[in-house]
Amino acid sequence: MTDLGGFWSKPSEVVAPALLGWSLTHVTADGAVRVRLTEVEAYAGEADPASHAFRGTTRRNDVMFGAAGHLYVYLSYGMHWCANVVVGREGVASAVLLRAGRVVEGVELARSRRGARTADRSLARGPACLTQALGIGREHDGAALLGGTGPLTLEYDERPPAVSAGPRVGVSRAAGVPWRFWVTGDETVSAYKRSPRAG
DNA sequence: ATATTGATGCCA
DNA sequence: GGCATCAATATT
Repeated sequence: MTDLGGFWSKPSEVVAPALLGWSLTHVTADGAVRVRLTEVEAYAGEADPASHAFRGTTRRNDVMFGAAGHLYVYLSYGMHWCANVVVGREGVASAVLLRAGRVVEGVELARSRRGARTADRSLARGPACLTQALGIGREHDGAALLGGTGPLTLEYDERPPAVSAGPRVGVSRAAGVPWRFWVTGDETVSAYKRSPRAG
């Protein structure tokens, strides 16, 4: 992994759209699953009321304040794991939520994790589906993605044909900030749902 | 539309 | 300690 001129230390809303077309691979004893990202959201930490880090550092969001290129995993609604890539400078909380992707390797392994009747396009369609398909859980919180030393690897795959931007999903505050980015027209992008509180 | 599910954070 | 909140999904 090259440095790309401080790419990872840039603000999350700059890194987020550039991550589309990258892939995240998880290698386990069962094999490898690789997901090419098709949908992400940027979260900016203390300046962003929608961010977990809005109120400063806590035990849960600790890794958001850490070095870029690590995984921040949290439990959503008491049942789903969601994964973020930490970006920005150390000490500044910012992260990119991985919302959806296309399984490009290990489709059958991913299907065994998601259920035998799951259609290909739905294997990693939605943030919790994506972590399920990859087999990511709390044990991966804080895992390094760029060193090539652990089971998880984030790498450049291919540039998407076109990228769209819009408001983030399910966010009640700052609902007008267009920090959701997705590959235009891709069938693996999750259905848009505005927050019920967004007015 | 609604049930599910549990860690977290804030107030006491 | 107790209670409201939550970057969601699956099912009706």
